[in-house]
Amino acid sequence: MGRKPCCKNKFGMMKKGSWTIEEDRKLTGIFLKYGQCRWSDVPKLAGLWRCPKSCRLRWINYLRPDVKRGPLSESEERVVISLHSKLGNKWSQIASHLPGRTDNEIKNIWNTTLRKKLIRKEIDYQAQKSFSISFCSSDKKKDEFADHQSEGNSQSWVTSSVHTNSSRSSSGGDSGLSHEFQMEFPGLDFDDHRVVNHVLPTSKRSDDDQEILKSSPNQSNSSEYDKVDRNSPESSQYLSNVDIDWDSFIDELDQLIPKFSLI
DNA sequence: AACCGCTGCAACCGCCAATAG
DNA sequence: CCTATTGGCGGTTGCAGCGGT
Repeated sequence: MGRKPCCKNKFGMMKKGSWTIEEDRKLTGIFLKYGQCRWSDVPKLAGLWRCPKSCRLRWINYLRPDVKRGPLSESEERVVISLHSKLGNKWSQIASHLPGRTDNEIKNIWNTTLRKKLIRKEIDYQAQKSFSISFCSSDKKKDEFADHQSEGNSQSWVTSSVHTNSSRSSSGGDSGLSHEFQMEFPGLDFDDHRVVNHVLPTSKRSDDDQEILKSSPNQSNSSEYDKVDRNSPESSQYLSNVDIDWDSFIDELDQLIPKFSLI
């Protein structure tokens, strides 16, 4: 489509474009008759003027009996997002975790629906981040913190806040954040080392963060985040404090400031 | 009704690794 | 070991359908 053809036979061009019902029937017939065979033989056996790659793609992405069609379920979306964060654009590997889904389908869904959803969430997050920073300086925050403290979840709330402000890949290091939070929350010990060592995963540390760790020789150089066995039940609470759940966080802030509305 | 822009998706392309000869 | 072939993967394109004006 719009590019030079990749396949020719001795008579000239192979057929391109959308597959017809008749072509689908011929291709399916080959698999019913012979089972899996060499893709290079398929067009000839099926009597199709298509290149082997085209046949393979049509079979894998559309005709294969176990192909699941339709939109992704919520759980499937979560799996895709989670795996993409770990694997990147390894669509075939991601698809292998979703029975009936193809790499092409996952790729399409990611490039259309999911990426937009995440961009929207990022916008939400940036708005939240700006709000959070200005919020730090208000007296009202101290009151809200006191409420959280009395409910016994102040550490979690502050850790979330620190992590929010520490997710700064685009804005560079800011070792003043711990100071800012310590000033705001005098009841908690949040020096730079603790912020870096206990909150930031190793992969998110900047050079400045590494220097902070070096300056505290008695401390391990690996993050508590990285030490957690994520499969253990005990880890879920810890990780929930570190891997911020945006929906919960936004809900939390919505409760704090009812007038604050998200984009 | 006609046009236009947007979206979703099927299909193509080039590249690369594995395998065969 | 070298070369050709094959299969698989990820990026990209173009079309069809839909909604808004």
